[in-house]
Amino acid sequence: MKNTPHPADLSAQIAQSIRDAIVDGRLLVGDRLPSEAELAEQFSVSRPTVREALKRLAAQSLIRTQRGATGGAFVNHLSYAEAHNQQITTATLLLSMNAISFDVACEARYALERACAPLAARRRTAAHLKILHTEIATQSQPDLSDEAFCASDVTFHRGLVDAAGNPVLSYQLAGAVEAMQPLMNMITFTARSRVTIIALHCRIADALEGFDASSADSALYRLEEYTRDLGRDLLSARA
Amino acid sequence: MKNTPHPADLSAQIAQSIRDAIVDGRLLVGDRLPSEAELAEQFSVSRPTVREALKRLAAQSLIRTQRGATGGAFVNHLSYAEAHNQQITTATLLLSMNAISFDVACEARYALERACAPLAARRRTAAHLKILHTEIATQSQPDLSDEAFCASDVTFHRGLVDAAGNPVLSYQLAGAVEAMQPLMNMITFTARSRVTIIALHCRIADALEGFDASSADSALYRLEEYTRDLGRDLLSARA
DNA sequence: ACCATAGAAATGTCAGACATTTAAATGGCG
DNA sequence: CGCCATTTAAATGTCTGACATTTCTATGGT
Repeated sequence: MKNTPHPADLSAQIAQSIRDAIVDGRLLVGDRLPSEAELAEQFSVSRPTVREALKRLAAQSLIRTQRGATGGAFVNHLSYAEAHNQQITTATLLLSMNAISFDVACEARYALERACAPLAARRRTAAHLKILHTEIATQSQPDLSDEAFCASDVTFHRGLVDAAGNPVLSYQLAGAVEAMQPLMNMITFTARSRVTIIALHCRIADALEGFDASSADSALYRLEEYTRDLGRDLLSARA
Repeated sequence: MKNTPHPADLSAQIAQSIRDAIVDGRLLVGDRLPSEAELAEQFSVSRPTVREALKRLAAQSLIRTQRGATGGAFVNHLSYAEAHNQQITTATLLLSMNAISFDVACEARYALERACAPLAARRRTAAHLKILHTEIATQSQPDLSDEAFCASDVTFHRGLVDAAGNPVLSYQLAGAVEAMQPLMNMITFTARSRVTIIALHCRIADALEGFDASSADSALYRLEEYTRDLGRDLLSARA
């Protein structure tokens, strides 16, 4: 796919070589890599070069290192939490660097959320409902800052996603929702708009409580419309 | 969120410090970072330590480096393609390392795909339809290997996602779909199952051609059911 | 005015040393 | 014999200094 007219750095080559070994299973989770000195000899490079390669892999959570006698670099078990963090970092930067319009981001976010609404309506537990109601209560506090309101909003929607009971979906979506928070934070939430949003959150929570997928979907649709209206107002107010 | 009982490596701290500067806008796309020697002095560490930090950031595509007189480390413009690649790497490893059941992965994938089907039905262009029909033709070749069939399947579904005309959605979903390919590759596609899948692909393409969102959705639902049946057969055949 | 060449600045790489952490081997003592 | 403190070894973490390589810039000659 990508030519290497100027062959990449040695550390990048070595990192790729080890990455390949992990991806196609020659190195399994928990396996210990050779020591830095051994790797340096194997690849015929110096130890600092090997270290740079290892740091690259560590940055992707592919390996973890331990110091001490039985230490070394180990193939990491990539947890949902770690994958999730990487997803957020990448998605946040992608959004902030590519002049994504509020509309496009909003559309993507709610399309994804509506995708898991039917599952959530089927599988939600009492614990999930409790989270939603707690956040609704938080959002109803009149002296809440805009940032705190947004943060609670993220938690609410993450609760909705988690209610779908599919960790793969949660990982994908929570990243998308959280990455949008900086964009959402630009909005000033008036008292009136908060009331509208909270009312829709209530409709969503009620729909889930009643296992009513279509009602949850329509509430999400209304919330999407309303959020995009707020974004439009923000833009026109600036002009 | 995460305690640091043993403070992290210096290189990790420095990487985080620079990452923060990029994320909250103190460093903008295209900006040049100070030279390695200057960074070393600023952070009171040695050059190799700074270099390890920079390699971490490079591994996340946050920066790119150039050699030569006007060279240095520059804040990278994170393109969709780069973000997409990272997404695939992470998602693939996550799926391979966490014993994700075929059912869960399948459910997530089709939930996401169905999320963009309505958008695709509204916005698909002739170019999108052409991609879908091309892949259907490829899949109809009787002497196609299972791997090639899967690859064409991925391209087909990616075309479907792209037809939604939302780059954020494309980035999120294409990663999820491609990450599932290794799981799909375990399936042996009999001639009969191929016929069924291709028929459903045709229904999807026709639905998009006719701007018929609900028909596309039901076809996707059937395809999900069928795919999960194939996965179940695979498991039972092993027992 | 143009081209070749030398210089400067930056990253890329290497070698060797020392510091620190950690677990295991060792030894003494009850 | 068994338990605890100590030593030892192996590994990563960090530093210093040097040299190689790449690439732009400025200088100089024709």
